Amino acid sequence: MAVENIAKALGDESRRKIIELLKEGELPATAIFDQFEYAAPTISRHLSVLKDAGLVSTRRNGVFIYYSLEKDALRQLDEWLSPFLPKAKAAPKEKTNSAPKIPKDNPFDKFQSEF
Amino acid sequence: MAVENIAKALGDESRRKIIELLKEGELPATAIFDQFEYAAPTISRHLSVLKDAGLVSTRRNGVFIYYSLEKDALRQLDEWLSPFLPKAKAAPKEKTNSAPKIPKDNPFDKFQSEF
DNA sequence: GTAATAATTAGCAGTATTGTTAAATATATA
DNA sequence: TATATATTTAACAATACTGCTAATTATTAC
Repeated sequence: MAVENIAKALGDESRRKIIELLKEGELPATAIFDQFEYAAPTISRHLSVLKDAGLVSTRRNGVFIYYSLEKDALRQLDEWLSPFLPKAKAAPKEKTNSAPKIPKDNPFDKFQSEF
Repeated sequence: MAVENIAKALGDESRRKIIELLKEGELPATAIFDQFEYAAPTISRHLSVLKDAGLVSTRRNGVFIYYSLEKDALRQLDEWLSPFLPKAKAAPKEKTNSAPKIPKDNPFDKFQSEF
């Protein structure tokens, strides 16, 4: 699934809470419903958004439908993020005032101000 | 800023593209506008969403307003993700009210099916 | 002062999202 | 078959989002 859909799905508090509930393992929809004040159909639709984004999968066991986390989707988002993040968190941000570095052939060079 | 706002801000293709444009360094708004087919005010509002989410910051230099990436915001999202991902290079961030720790006498245990 | 450029804000329309309740579907069991 | 439970789908209202154009603000140069 696209990173966009994954990020968008995570941009809702209820859906992030669902993801956290599923961290320890699969749960039937009912158990998830019970953790919210919202009506069941509301959460059901949140679950379907998560499923469409590839963040959860389902299996039926009798009358229950178990939801579980698809960590690969979270990993995809993490992989989109990682190129932006310095290797280790070893170097704490040092409030740099230095000019941002731009590659030599950067088409935006002309915009780099001189201070 | 909240992880929710960060995720929500990244859940839009134009905004993710802006983030990628800023990866190499700061850019004035005009340079960003030029990379899109959308009208400048549209992109301007996207920039303000990113700024509200803490993903970018600005500085004025003359008539230009330079936007730059705030990697700390991306790192916050990354830290929310890390505990879900196996090879956790996770920060030992143990911030209390984040993920609902499910205790050993897990109230959901009864939902764990036997296969 | 006026003019030019950079950027944001205001107001509006179309669409998407999120919540609701009621109805429908699927399964298990008496 | 009928009934009960689990879950989703349908239909709807309220709100949020995204795009546009036009107007406004900020800065620089003349």
